[in-house]
Amino acid sequence: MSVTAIRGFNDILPGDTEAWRHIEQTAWSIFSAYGFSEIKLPIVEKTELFARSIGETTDIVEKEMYTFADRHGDAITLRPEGTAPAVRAYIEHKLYTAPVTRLYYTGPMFRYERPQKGRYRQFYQIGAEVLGDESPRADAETLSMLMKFFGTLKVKGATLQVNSLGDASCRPAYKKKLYEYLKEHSSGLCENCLRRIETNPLRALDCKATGCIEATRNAPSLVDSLCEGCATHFDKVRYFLKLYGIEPVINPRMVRGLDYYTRTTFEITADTGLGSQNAVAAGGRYDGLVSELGGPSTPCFGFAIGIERLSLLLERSQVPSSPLTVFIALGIDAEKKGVELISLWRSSGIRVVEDFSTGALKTRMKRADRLGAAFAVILGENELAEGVVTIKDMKNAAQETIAWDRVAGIIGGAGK
RNA sequence: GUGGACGUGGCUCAACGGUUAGAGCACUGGACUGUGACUCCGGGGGUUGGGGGUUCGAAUCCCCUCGUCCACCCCA
Repeated sequence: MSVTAIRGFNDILPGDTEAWRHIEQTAWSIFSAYGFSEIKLPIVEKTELFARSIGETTDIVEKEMYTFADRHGDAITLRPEGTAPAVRAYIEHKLYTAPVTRLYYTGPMFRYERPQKGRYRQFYQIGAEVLGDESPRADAETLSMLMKFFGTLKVKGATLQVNSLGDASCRPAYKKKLYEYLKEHSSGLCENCLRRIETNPLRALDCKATGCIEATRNAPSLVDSLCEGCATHFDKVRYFLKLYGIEPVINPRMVRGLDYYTRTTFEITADTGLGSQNAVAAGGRYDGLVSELGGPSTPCFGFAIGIERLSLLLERSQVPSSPLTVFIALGIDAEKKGVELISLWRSSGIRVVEDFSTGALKTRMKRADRLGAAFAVILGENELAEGVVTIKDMKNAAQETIAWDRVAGIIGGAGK
């Protein structure tokens, strides 16, 4: 066996890249209409950045990071998510001098997990962050932007689940309440959750083990334990979502896997046919992260979209594609003229390749067909003499003779 | 990280432990020297994922390993 790609690291091949491009372009045009600007971030960061922001006891930091020593012995990590680097850049470049900063980015993330369909070790996200806005309207508007994005891509069955995790003034108290409850009702808990009681009791709430679901059925509810500020914030987020015509599912048991979230958290699921890999976007508010990483106290809201999962949802028919034209020259004079004509057509936006082979026209037509040509353009001696070209529509076999300067118009017009 | 299913030409899949591992599609040459998709005839292409073992004999049974997929875990 020759050298292959590393497990969990995939090539995205032509045929799939069109859908990816469509997704990224759609995101770009919608996000930019909402005032977001793109930021390009490094793929590798100091390990410490992720350990401090995501949380030492999270699965990501405990067992999923690609961490190496570089040549100087410093611990560096392939980014497992985009928010921490974005926040790091925000602080490092003092972007907080602006009243609000809206950033988006796209690129690969890395997590050492067992690969499955829709879940890879290198996977791609589109992320967006609103930094410096505490208003619940920021949450709601950003969510509505996301829903609009999914709507534009015609994603079926996109549903929004939201929850509030509280903040520094109410979560610790709730955590304690839950901790005590779990201590008393620990009998049915799975092994994992028994450990979580100490490390991160909230996670027991969204454990899928039946014993844990039983045991936590009557556990104190997070939503009921929110402090005044968090409760109103959550109410307002829901109110404004309704204003945008969005009816979210309130899921008080949804707990995110990253420690920095406060108040609003959410997840958008769609019918991916992937079972547990049905989350195509998720995120929430992280009002404490910027200050924890050394910046000024800055309330933020952000999310990430999983491109692989999303691309599985797109029907091929709705991914725009531009038709390919294959040019066939018959004879050396036609070849010469072709050089000039093709360049002209390309300049007017026609996608054209020349078939450089020299066999029988039959064979070359067959090659054109296999190249996926929408049109074959033939320039032979006859055409050359008359200043025309023969255009064949490969779909319906219709064929006509067209003057050179009209070719781009005909093909370009038929393209859409 | 745990449990399971599966790896056979480029693709989809056949082949009871028993000749030279087959078929369809794809590829290629011809019928057909300016017209693809349809038809007909011919041709090439395999270390049966890799390694080891059992056996007179292994694609088939056993072990290891790599990979894909599924469930769990977790997440995008």
